[in-house]
Amino acid sequence: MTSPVNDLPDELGTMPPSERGITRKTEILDAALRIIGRDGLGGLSMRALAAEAQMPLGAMGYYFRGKQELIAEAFHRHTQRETDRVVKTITDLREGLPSEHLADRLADFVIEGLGDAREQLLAEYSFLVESSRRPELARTSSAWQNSLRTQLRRVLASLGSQSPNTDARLVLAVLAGLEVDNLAEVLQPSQARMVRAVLRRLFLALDCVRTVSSEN
Amino acid sequence: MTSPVNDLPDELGTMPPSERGITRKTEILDAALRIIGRDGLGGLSMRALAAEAQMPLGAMGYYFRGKQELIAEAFHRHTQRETDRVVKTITDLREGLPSEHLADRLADFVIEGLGDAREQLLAEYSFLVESSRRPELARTSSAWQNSLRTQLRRVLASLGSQSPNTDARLVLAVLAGLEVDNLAEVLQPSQARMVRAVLRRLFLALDCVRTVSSEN
DNA sequence: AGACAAGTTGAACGTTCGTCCCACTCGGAG
DNA sequence: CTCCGAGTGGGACGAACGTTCAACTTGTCT
Repeated sequence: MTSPVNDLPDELGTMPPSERGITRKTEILDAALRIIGRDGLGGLSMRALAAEAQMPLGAMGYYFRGKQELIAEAFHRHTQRETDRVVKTITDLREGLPSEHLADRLADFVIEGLGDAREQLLAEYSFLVESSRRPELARTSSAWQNSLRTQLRRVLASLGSQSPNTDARLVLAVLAGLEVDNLAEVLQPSQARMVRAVLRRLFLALDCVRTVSSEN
Repeated sequence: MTSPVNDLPDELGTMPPSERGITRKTEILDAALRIIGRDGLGGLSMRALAAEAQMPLGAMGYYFRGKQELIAEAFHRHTQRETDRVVKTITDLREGLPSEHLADRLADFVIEGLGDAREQLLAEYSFLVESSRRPELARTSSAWQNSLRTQLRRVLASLGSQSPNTDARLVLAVLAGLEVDNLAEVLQPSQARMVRAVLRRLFLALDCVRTVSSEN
């Protein structure tokens, strides 16, 4: 009856849950993310989840109080994994680099999301739409976006941006918009080139503003 | 209010539907759009739809072959209504206008979508996510985006853009991204100001590129 | 008036859903 | 050894689901 494990950032002071319990719980969450990415939130049923995780149906009720809690925790886990990926990408290009390189790296990021990591991206937007109707998901969503913006603001500031906050929001909007506009259909090479062209165009324009206004 | 002609290919060789039949059908579709905007696609059930449209459950089965067909037609109707709204907005600012005005008009468009027309926007993104898994919806979705891009390309070309196609994609990406990034929470005045600032920043940068390169 | 098809309706079908429950396993502490 | 509670698993519950259907009403033409 009692909850078997606590939240993932577990306090070590109390009695730790068994290692197998945590493992099984995260396996369920990963299975949920696979289902949501493949079939959407509408395709996520407790039975389909049990089958995907190769566990009996009763285990779902044991590890999660209900479907809502499961979805919230799955979203939380998704943002954790994505944050790791973004941080790694950002730190790779931390030092002073031409903005063209940054544009191409961001294009790679979008293209990867629309290609190999397409299911994760679909899960992300499924969560996002759901967030607009459920405050607890909205908190996870805005925390995730704040994290992205903070990371990007630093990079843009080091590039010489005079309004790194606005620019970060602008760049993030372009990234999200490129994802959204290519979400419906599988990514063709021509559209991948277009993604690159749009981001190069954006950073060319931003560079231009910076250069001209610094001459004044 | 009611579309004069049924846009679907009339495969019924027997009889054209009566006027009342068309009216009721569109009433069902509008009720479906209200439900999807309020509760998402997951909240759309045949019974909830019948209640929202104030019709008996059997009528749903009479006017639509199944739930999938109903969703597809609702999406189609949504894009029709939105196309009308966009065309009207675009034609309002048809003639040569400062790009700052265009930025503010587009900001108004986004802010309106995130405010008063929030439910329609939520329905739109619900459809968009679903489009990634169902080809027939994807066709409607890409047709809608092509329409938007064509409209915007003309405006940007008249503003002196040298790459109106890329610029149109860039601007559309920013618009979609601003919507997505503010979808999770209700729009605060500070965020409305930020939307305006981001779009002004974008058009300032695009203007800058145009001006500088035309001096060469 | 009669007839026939389109339109309309409430009920019922079988399925699937989320949730709950209880018997069962099993390793470590008394 | 026994005991105990966390972990495990299968089944059953009521509710809600999409869909189907036969009976009924309405309007129109002969």
